[in-house]
Amino acid sequence: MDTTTATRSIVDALTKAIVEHRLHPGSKLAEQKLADHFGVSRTLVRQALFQLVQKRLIRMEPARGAFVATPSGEEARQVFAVRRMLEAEMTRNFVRNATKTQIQALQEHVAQEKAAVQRGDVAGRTDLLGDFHVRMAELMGNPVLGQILGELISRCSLITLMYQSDNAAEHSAEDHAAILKAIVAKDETLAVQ
Amino acid sequence: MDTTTATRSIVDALTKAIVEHRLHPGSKLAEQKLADHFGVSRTLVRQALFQLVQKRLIRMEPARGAFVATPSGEEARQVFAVRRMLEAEMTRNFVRNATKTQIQALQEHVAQEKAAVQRGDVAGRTDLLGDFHVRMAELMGNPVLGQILGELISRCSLITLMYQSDNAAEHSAEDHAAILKAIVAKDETLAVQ
DNA sequence: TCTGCAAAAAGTGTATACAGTTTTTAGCTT
DNA sequence: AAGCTAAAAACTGTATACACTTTTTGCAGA
Repeated sequence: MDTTTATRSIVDALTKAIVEHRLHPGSKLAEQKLADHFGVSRTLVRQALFQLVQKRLIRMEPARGAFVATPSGEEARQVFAVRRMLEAEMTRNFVRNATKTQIQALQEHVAQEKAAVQRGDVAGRTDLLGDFHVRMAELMGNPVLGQILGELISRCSLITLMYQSDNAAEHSAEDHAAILKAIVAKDETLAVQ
Repeated sequence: MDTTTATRSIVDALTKAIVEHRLHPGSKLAEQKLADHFGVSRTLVRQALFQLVQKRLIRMEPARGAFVATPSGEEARQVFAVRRMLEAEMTRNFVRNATKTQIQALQEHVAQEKAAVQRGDVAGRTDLLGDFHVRMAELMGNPVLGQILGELISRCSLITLMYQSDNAAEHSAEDHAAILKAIVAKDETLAVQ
């Protein structure tokens, strides 16, 4: 297994654990424990941890170790603001240029969201809700945007579970449906809203 | 020196070298050579390289090593599109909410840009031009946005020097001046443009 | 019982060692 | 001289070793 893949899989596993809050904000990530858990040496765990620092999902304190991030309310506000900005501007562009096929693809996505919400599939629901805008980015032929949004979203997930109850999820699904209606109607300002 | 600082300084040095194209796209980054150059072990160099991969400034090929990134034209287009989107939406918000003091701070920045361009200070000019929007983000009370923009900009720098001649720099300074005029006039659409 | 302190344990930060892979080199054949 | 092959060198990927720091533990004294 090449390095990229090895550390990558650790990064992914930890990211997932944090986003799904199996690892709580503030909890310690001991290197040897993780190494044992993943069956590798501390070297690889360390590389993974550094990448997670860059993704702002954990923080490292000198000589004290790594901890799941605990973003401040202020930072939370900012991260959400950026996400909103990016999504707003993207939606604007999408409304202008979207083809029927692309709109249809999004409609299908929303349908999946609704299904997940209705059958109480929490994990799937969270994934799908986050993916809504990522999917939109890809449909616009801009996976780079999709990836950046994805990073923002995982950061948001961590924040959400710190500051918000999760009952907002059903609303999101409705919101996405509303956005789509506005897109179909070519109503730019409404969709952005 | 704590780890964060040690690898960080390597990351910063390499980032600077790449953005200022003292390291050309495609060139190999041998770990031992870098380790010798920075006077540390390969371990730390490696950590730095992984962070640069995440910043998309280099790529790593399994068992073959690290190379300065050579983004495709398609990717370049996408990165620029994201940057434009973010800056557009930010400018929109700025126009709406900017105070006089904030506008003044930006005007000062543009003045500095002009000075750098006129005295032929290439390095300073590049820094300042990139910082224009970062500064705006900070003035809006959103350093998170500033940081994300900063990352996008360093990525753009690498791309620019691959695909563009650098004579566009003088235009940028003029553009920023024009944006500011529009902001003063509260002309949202013009500023965004 | 609580506080303070010293020894021990655990943990981080960096360097080095080693196995496996790729690249280079040198020699041999045609 | 050009091309092929095998040995050597260089390099990457991972684990381990070791110094130093922080945390925990255990115990003596108040």
